[in-house]
Amino acid sequence: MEISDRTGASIVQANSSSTMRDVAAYAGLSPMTVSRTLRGDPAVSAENRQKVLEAVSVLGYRRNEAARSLRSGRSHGIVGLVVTNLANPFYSQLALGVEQFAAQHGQQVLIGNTAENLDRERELLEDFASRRIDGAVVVPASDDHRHLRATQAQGMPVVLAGAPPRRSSLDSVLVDDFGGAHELTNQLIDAGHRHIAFLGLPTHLWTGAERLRGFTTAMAAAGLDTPGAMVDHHIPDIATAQQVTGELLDRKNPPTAIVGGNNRNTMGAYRAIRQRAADTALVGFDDFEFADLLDRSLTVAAYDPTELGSSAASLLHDRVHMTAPRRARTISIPVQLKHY
Amino acid sequence: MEISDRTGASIVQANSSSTMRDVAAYAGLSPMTVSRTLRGDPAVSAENRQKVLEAVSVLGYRRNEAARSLRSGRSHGIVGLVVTNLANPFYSQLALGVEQFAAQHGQQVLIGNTAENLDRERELLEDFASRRIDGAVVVPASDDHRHLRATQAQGMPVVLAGAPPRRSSLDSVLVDDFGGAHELTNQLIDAGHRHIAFLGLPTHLWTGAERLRGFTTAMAAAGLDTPGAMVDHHIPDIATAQQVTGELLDRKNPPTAIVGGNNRNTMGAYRAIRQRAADTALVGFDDFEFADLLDRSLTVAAYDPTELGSSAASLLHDRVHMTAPRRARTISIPVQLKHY
DNA sequence: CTGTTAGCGCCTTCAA
DNA sequence: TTGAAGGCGCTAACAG
Repeated sequence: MEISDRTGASIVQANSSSTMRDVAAYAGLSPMTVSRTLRGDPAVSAENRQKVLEAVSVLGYRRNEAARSLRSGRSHGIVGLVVTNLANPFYSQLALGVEQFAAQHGQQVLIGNTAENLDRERELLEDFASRRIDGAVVVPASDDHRHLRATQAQGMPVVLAGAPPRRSSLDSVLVDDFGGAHELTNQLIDAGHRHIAFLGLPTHLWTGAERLRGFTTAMAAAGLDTPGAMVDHHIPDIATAQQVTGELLDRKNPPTAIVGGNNRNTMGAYRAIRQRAADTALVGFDDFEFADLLDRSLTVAAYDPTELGSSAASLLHDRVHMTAPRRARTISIPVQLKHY
Repeated sequence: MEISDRTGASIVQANSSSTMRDVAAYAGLSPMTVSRTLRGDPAVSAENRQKVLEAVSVLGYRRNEAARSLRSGRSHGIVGLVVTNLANPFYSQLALGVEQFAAQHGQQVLIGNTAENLDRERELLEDFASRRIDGAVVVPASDDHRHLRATQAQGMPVVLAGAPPRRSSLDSVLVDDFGGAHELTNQLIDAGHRHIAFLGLPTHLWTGAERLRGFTTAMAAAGLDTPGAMVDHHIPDIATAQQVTGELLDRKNPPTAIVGGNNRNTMGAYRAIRQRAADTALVGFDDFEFADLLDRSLTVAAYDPTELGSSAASLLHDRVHMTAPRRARTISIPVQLKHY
């Protein structure tokens, strides 16, 4: 009686809100046989399997993942991704890497943007945890990782992307920021430059600190000075980079070469150099589209953000499926110079 | 007895796998009071509310969303987003728009990338539906929308972004591709150009067809010809656009101006023009970063992809929360010319 | 204001 | 190979 009500008697309409009971009733079998068939359990006769599949097809039935994961305890294939700025091509490529890995493993990606706001980051992780997702890849908004550590301790693994763990032992994927900046600087030194300026990033973030260290280390190794007047690391945007470079170039003793700490700073420097028709040499961290269209040569330290994402997803996958406790791992993404 | 087992007696350890029963036991109350407190139901005494909140805090308890949505039938704030290429800044900005709207409404975003593969698009929608999410914003990979219509018919609303519905009545957000191309072309005509080439997109996609129509309509209105030799719409990438433009410019009677159908085509055209040091005028659809750094003036038809995303999310939100059936709606995103 | 009962859709366990 | 019973964590509906 009830069953015929639920299936709507002969009214066969595709509807995603039908249940296994409906499918079972339509096929004249028990819900368990439907469940087994849909899980690919071999302990179902070919005949019944056929009946089930047809009923599923006719009714447009889709198994309810919420109920599934509730009963089985496990999450069913959702990984979280928290980035600081999705509109930045760097992070969207990283997101693509995570998505590609996830897709290959039958997982979906739940994405959140923090706009570098730590509270929002905490909020997102809280929410992710309440959805019992498998784990999350996080590009941290700050070097405060306490909530990330806590989240992992409560059973939801966290992998850091682009920053090393602080006071915690989380898996992480890092870029060789030091090596890249070191190589960029060495190229200028090898070309004979002695008076080199550096347009850096805020050094309270690991990336900024490492790139600065790469620069100063290379300079020191060549016996060159890095006076404070030639190093800046409070540059928020392209316009500021342009202005700072302008001031450098307008000095009595301007630098003959400039290292951009990221592509925004490099672009700002390029504008200032071009504006003055100076022949200052320019190199910079991060590749960018159309770098080859500029009207002078440029060397950039490039790496693949998509690889960063897929590596992070891979570490996360390993940790989610590990059987025994495992120590934190770190993967380093190589950086190579590209000459335009 | 069982309860004291579950709470681990006096062993109070933060653990996201604790349940309302555990919280209730710790607070000496019933699970219902915990549930009511956590939902913000006013029918809880201040005293008990306090007890509950403290127990939650001590136990590190987090409500299980899967169980919640299973019981209440409704999904709890997940919207899907399907794009064709997340690495394209255009779509990542669109994604940001969706994310921002979702965040303001307490929702999360489940993202999927199709790489313009229709099967993958179908697969993603199947999966989304089985997770009973609220609905999805889709940038369609083709003009086959049957599965999208079916998905909406089965109770999961779909909003199209960047393409109008085909043989279906879905909500959609469109860009004024016709108007933008029309204006771009008119600017060249007003500047005295009579021999204008168009580097278009595949016309089986709505955007490609509309931009071509904008071009030909403007030309026709000025009494100008648009011979097939001056119109191309099989250009897959920048290199091809460069080659095609090169062939145009090397003719006996080359165009004096070119309209790029998107930023890739515009960039390819720019390279060919620059290579030949030609003074061909250039305009194009889509803004792009560093367009101002090119060594000649350029006009682009620009619009805000983030707005496209947030508008789509808004339409979806309305449809998810509508009470009575509502006709399909379309929002048009304005396009404006920017001169570099 | 608080608690009891029942069941969302599925899957684990056990019995046939 | 199949089915019946029971419960995952939560909350609607109904008592008190």
